[in-house]
Amino acid sequence: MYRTHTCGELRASDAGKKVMLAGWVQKARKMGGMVFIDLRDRYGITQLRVEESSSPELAAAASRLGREYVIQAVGTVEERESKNNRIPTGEIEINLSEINILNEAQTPPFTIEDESDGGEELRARYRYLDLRRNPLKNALMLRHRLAHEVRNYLDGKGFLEIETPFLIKSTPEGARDFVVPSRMNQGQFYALPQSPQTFKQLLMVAGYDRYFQIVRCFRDEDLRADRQPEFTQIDCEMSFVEQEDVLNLFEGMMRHLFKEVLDVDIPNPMPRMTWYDAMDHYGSDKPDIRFGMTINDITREAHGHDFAVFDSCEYVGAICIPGAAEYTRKQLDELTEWVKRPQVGAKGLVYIKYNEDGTFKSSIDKFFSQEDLADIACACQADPGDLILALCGPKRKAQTMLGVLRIEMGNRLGLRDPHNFAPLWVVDFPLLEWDDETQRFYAMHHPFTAPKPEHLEWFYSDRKEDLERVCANAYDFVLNGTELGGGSIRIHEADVQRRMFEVLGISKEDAEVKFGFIINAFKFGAPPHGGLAFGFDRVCALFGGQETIRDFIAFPKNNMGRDVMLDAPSAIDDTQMEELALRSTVQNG
RNA sequence: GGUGCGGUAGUUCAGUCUGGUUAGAAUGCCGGCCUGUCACGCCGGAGGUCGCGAGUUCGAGCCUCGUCCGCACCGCCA
Repeated sequence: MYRTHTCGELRASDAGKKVMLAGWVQKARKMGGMVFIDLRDRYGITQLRVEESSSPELAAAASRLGREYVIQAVGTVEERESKNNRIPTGEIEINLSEINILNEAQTPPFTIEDESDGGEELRARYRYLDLRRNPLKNALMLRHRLAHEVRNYLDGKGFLEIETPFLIKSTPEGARDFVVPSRMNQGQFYALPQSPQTFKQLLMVAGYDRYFQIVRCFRDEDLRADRQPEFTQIDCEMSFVEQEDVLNLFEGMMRHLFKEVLDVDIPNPMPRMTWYDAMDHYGSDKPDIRFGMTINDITREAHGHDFAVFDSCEYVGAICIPGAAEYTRKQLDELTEWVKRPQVGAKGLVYIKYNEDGTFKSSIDKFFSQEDLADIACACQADPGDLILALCGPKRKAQTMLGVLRIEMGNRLGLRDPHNFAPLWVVDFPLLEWDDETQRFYAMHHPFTAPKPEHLEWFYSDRKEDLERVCANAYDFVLNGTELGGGSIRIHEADVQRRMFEVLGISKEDAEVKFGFIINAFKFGAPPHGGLAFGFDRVCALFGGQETIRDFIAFPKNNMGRDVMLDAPSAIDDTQMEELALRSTVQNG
């Protein structure tokens, strides 16, 4: 037996007990005739004490211990002379009678502490050491807890967790596939799933009317702080449901997670917003509704004042920054430069200060009278003391830029508290998205998303304007400006699916090759169905108050998609290449 | 594919704009002292291919070009 207790559980009431602990040496403090050792395991830290006067050999052994040595400690629990109220075990210590070194350790390349001195790359290379630190341990514990509560909730609602394959067929639409060469079928490749989308729909055909899976998905695209090439989805699908049923059930799941894991109550019912409202008022399809400063359409007020910049634009929009009328010229210039950065892409920024005395001062005073400016202020519901920031352009582009500016101002004004949670559903997405470059429509969600029944007439129309205004029974779950999940009601009728492929410019033959298996399956009695998927890593990160998902994944990839601990990906040897019928392309140049 | 920032003791960084004797700090590490520490304290010590390669120069951590690596972002992510 290695231990009778963990390093996190002993209290004053345990005083007098003879105990055995095992763990890692966090730190040894040598005080001459006395040595204190902080012993750490997953559960906490317990202080060990050795006195030279009572046991010289033990004190000598203790002073030889290095950081991160793995030891077994035997001794008696005693109440401390001077307590430490910063740790739960701070009222006791172990008076040692025996130390056994189970394993020595090299000095770690960075400190194993909450605020480590190690840089990101170094910690990634020694991920197993980084994972000893509390912030990472807590992140993984939070992840476990969330996964557990997801299963609890969905099991309670009659869902079955069913696994789907990882070695599947490559489908060209959407993200790039990771591909796996087949040895037994030379020259052919599996693809790793971007999501189990088609399989869960096949499960619906098979009659498993409530399915879920916490499942790894793979996309061969560039990484971001919130994007990894392999990531985890909470993937769900239901039969005999309408959008309302799906929204209610998963709203319930999120409410359950917030309550059980964070003890946070979220609004019931959760707010909903159409995609069009989100774009018009927040300039984003994932609005952060923790704060106001919404976008106002001031095109009518702005046009017709001989200000060519505004007059030449389809749309003029503005956001109102409460109490910011005192911004200096320097601050406004800096903001203007900020929106002109390529990442935002605005050509310029117009400001209107609504002074406390009711007068206006703006960068467009030459063209707009005080009354004209008052009209704009009115359209923005501005109060004296506010600052109005306006820009113009093509409608959606200008709105998007204002949305980016809004988020930036929210950050600067400290309105985006990560521990304040404002979830909402964004609904009524357009079904299709026109791409100017390729001159064709793309499915905004995926080609199995159903048009709203009341829009079927437009869906079968040949006019571009009609097709553009077809809405889908599609929905996103948005939290604090992050898309955490999304889904839709699917097409289950053959002719609607046929029309979808037609609209997307996918020929009957192509559809047969790419999606034949699902089209066939749907001929054998597909129930009406729909579902959604949550980005589990992002759920974890947001619940943990972080923006980057990396710390919520035990072994993540770096910016280049590399595992710097394993040094993967890497070359494979010639034998493997031959078996897989993969010839090196670098022979003889 | 693109943009920005960064790479200097084990580690985190300063030094680079304005080239000039022996490249500093903190922390960690090693040794010594210390019986109530818990960010212990005090004294001493070791520790450097300034990412790599070329160039400019009497002289390069510092300037130029190239290259590799890291992070953030844009494109991309149905």
